Amino acid sequence: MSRKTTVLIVDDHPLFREGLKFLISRNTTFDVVGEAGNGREGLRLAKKLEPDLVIMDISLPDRSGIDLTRDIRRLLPETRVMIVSMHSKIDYISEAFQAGATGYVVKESAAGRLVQGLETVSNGGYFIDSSLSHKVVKRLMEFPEKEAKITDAGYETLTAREQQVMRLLAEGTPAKEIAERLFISPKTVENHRTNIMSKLDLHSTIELIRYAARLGLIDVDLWKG
Amino acid sequence: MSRKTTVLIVDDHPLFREGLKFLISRNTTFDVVGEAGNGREGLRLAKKLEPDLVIMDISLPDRSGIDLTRDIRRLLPETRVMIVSMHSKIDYISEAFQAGATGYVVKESAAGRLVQGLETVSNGGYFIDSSLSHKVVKRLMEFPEKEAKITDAGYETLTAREQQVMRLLAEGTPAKEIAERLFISPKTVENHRTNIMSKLDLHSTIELIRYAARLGLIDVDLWKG
DNA sequence: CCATCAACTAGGGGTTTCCCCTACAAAAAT
DNA sequence: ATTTTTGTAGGGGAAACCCCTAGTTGATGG
Repeated sequence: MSRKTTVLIVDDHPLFREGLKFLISRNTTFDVVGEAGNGREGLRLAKKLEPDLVIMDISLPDRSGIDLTRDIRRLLPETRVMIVSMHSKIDYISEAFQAGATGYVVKESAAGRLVQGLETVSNGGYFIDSSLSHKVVKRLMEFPEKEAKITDAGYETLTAREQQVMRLLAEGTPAKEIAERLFISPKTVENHRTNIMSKLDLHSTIELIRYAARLGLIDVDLWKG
Repeated sequence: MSRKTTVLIVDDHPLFREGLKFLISRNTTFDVVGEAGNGREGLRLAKKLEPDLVIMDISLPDRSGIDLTRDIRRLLPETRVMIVSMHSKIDYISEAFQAGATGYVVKESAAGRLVQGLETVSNGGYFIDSSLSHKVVKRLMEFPEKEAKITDAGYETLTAREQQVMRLLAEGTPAKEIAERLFISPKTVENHRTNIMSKLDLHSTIELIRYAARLGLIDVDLWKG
């Protein structure tokens, strides 16, 4: 590394900033070039100094550090942001990364870990505090299994054309429109539907949607967005 | 740190193990105390050596490195496992952490990053390769907002009776059956439905189901079971 | 080579459900 | 006291659902 990594600290507690500066000073690769006690000043200094790294508190007096992160990342895509926060809620972490942060540590964590995280982040990596990672991992684990394989006994018995029609039906496409899209008669579409429902033992539109949802044929989760 | 971090390498490619050993040897804090080319041998050595850290490949000749990770973590809770894999699919990453791994890097990543990860993991932290982290963050962001509260602007405007009918409709209950349950005419039920759809600006059954699903009025996830 | 079968196509004709309209009595709000 | 809201009910058209027949194609098999 030819040059030191320039660091901007944004935190409303002067004492915390001092501690941070002392901590960082022990590592010769970092150079604290500025500090700010609120969001407005933070953004101003970021624009002026264009630091390699911003150490950001979430709760600032005038605005959210997450919002500020979003602005800084938009203005300075090369600048990495490490969130240092008291909050350990997973939603904050999600939001922070969503806003463009690439690191997140809690204030209670050990000093060494923060420095390690700063190194990781300044090298372009993501860093998640170990005391948080169980939450992250938990959420990763909780994440619904994607691509629940489309291998239902009944669905397999459908012909290719029938499956094609089925997908469109499940999405709520009217028969008439399906007919237009596939260049066939609406009546043929209805025949396909009849055959599909017969083969799968379904008796109404909603049952068909249920079936399709179970198979992951349609992405029900999209509805929740 | 009073003692070196002992490392066990489990990977079926001898050449890769050699490269890894060389890489690690340049860092004085690590000491490779054993290596294994398959899962069985890996488990045996782990039990015997009780290493601080295991570097684990996912694709082993006899079993999955993720399964092996699970076993090792169960036997030796103090031992950290770093996955080093060719696979970068998010599901693998989820599974790996679920199995008890605390680090995950891809084989294509830079050497320095691996060492950095090993340090993080051996210190009790979690490490996710930066080339992977965008996937992780993406998944974190995709994570569905929990319990989207049942207070949609439109739904509130429905009368009690209408909400009652709405729930039944959303469950796919035919109008006729709803009428029987509520001791009213099927035609009245249809009127309620019409009013509901009008108020909520819905224009088909599937839209009504979508709406209900979004509100959590019906538990779509139940369909998946 | 021809028979057969499965798949895709199209339609007839009926019942049921969906969707929009009007309408009226009772309750509630103004 | 009058207007609005709510719950009730039905008419009518469109779409969905369900039972058929039937022609064309392409693959399979005797």
